[in-house]
Amino acid sequence: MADLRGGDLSRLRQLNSLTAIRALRRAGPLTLSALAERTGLSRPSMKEVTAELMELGWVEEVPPSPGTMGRPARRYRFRADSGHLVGVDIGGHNIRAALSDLDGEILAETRQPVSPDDPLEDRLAAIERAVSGCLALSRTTVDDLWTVAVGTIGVIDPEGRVVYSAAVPAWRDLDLAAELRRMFPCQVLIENDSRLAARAEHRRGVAKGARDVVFLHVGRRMGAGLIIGGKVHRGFGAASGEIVMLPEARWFHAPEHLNTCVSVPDGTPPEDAAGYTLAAARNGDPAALEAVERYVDDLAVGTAAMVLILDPEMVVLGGGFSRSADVLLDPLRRRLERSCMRMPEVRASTLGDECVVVGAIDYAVDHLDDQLFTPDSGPLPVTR
Amino acid sequence: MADLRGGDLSRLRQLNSLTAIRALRRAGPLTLSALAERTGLSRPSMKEVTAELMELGWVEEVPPSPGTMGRPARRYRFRADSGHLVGVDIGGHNIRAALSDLDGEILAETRQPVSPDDPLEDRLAAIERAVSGCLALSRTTVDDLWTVAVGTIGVIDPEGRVVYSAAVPAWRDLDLAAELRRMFPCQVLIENDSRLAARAEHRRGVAKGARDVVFLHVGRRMGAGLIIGGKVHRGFGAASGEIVMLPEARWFHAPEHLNTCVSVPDGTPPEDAAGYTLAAARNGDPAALEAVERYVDDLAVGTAAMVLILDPEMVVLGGGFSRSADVLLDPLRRRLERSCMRMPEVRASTLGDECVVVGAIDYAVDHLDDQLFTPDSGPLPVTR
DNA sequence: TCGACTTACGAAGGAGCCCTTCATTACTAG
DNA sequence: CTAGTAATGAAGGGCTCCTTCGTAAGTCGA
Repeated sequence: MADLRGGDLSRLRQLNSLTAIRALRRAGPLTLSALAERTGLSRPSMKEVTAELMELGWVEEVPPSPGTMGRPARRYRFRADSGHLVGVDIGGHNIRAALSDLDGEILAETRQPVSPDDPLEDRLAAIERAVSGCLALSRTTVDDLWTVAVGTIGVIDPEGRVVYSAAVPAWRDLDLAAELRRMFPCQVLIENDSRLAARAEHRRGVAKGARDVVFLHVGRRMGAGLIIGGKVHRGFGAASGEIVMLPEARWFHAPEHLNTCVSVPDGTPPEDAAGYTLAAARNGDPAALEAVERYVDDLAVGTAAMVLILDPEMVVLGGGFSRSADVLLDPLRRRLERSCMRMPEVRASTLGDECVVVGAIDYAVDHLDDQLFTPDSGPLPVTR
Repeated sequence: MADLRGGDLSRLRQLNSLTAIRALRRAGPLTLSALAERTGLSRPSMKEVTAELMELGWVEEVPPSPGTMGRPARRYRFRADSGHLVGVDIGGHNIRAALSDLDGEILAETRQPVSPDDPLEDRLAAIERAVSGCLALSRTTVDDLWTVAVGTIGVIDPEGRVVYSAAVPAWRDLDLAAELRRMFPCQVLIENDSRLAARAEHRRGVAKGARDVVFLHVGRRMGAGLIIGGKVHRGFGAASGEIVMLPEARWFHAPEHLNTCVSVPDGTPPEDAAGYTLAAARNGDPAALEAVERYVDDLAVGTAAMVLILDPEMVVLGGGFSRSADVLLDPLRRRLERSCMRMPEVRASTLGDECVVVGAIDYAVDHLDDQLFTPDSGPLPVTR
């Protein structure tokens, strides 16, 4: 709770530097006066702060904006291009990668199809291909990368080792962090994909600004990500959100209702069955509608558990099936209304399939922020 | 997430004052040097801070401790006696009250038996009697009270209105905060009892210092309190922890296994039946042991849901039945080991029946801290 | 009882950070 | 070209913190 460390003058300056960087990251190029006003500091102080940040390479000057009254003010911006971040979504059937600048602005994206049964080497090679594709698209090199953040299904321990993965056999017990560190000469972060998706939805999606959010990551596999107190909740062993493991919560087998619907034509590849059922339900197919009902019945049990336990502001339906949110949302709301103490908002994800990659980028950005913004290590690191 | 306000010199001083108060509250009387060391400030600076705090009445000098080498250092302490706090536990069958100083040190306690069927006026009168009993015991008056914090079963909305109460019929839809404010001319706080118990266990009980804790409030009624990120989690509508409302979690009817055990002699008052069963189980009575098994089976389902969702560091078994933790803990651990991804520590409450009152006191202390320690309102208020 | 030792006190001087103020500079509008 | 506007840069002052040093008030041992 309490750190008992008092403040120093230099800490004050640090704090103000960080505040300035934040303001610049948030609002693009700013003049000294604008910065001063936003941060509440005086202009001369702001000037010193800015000079220091320029010295350190975090901030650079841009040409003044023309056409204004009076003497043109110098403008400064955060050097988002002094490095790059990569986010990777390692799914069962696809590996997606995205490259962004230090502000999280996405500059390139790629996708590599894989199969759940691929041997380990093939998967790792696909990751490398996906990332180098991004690098090529944006004409950067691997040396420009500051951070690679990876999201994957399964439970990842705090050190980046895969503890459990039902979906990808080759994944189990893999020291994924070590493999990736071998691949990329920069910081590597690993996180559960549902938590990344929740993060993305909270930073730039439908749950922006909400304090407590339950994110349902529904697709061929089920998962959940929690935002509590405005922060992603990982849990003590990084295993939060695994309600799917509890039989009574009825999540594990829930997708089968969609897969085994009689409306699905014979010969449909198994990975497309659920999508077919959902589409059929949208068109009013009675058997499909009934399958969706049964699916939502199950989905609602685990969801109600989370809602009753956490009393969140909002429940976000995301993941592969959220494309069919129009079919799922209303039944889900009806079920939840029956069991919940206080009904939360129930909304569909706005990021869709991208949510995990985007969340990985956001994770990298946040991690960078943490490094910048809690510099117990002393002054800001020099970049250039 | 980010407040974009830069720091001022005065803010630095404020921060240091607050740090000093914290250190004093935590570690009792301290000398200037000790304070300086703890806070990282220099002694001269600490001296100025202390002088200011004495001026404002927050801190006072105590006689130096004798028998030390060198010149005796002046010692200072937080003036915990400049006001008093009251905690109240409104249960179905008992109303407990405790009075403490501003540090949360308990000075007096009282108890008033009530019945769940008592009319509203009787209950409110009992509350008043319990509190004035404390005041009399500690020779204080109601004017000395800074805060009254109340814990009660049921769901309380953020404004202090009782939304739902299965246990106490007269409680429903009551504006409890308003009633209590009429009774006590000071700040009144209302909170769910399970959350208060969790708070107590986290501040001074078995879960001290843990970051994420699931507190099981088991007794004739079931409840849960969550500590997430070192803070009590209330939820958006102050309705967190209500897993008991979910039939699939099997909490609601769980205590019946203990009440209906065949070993309980006829004529045992219903409120003592569970206690009898637990005692019999401790003595090896087979029917009682079986009832306990069934009880724990149910208890474990809801608990596993919370553990899987949150991945806490620790599960604390508290509430009335925690007196029989020796009978319950091992079976509970065995059940949880089967269903949990990562097994948390499972421990018994150390505060027992007192946990809610104590938690109420702690809530009042924390609330005071918040007022002191986030003084956006400006300088510290003067006391005296 | 007295000196040596230990530890805290209090005052002085200095550095860092922020603020306000004001003359100066650069650009636009007419 | 002049008036008006708005940013710039430098000077001066206040607050908070730090280090340093001589002084004060105890304990310990002879």
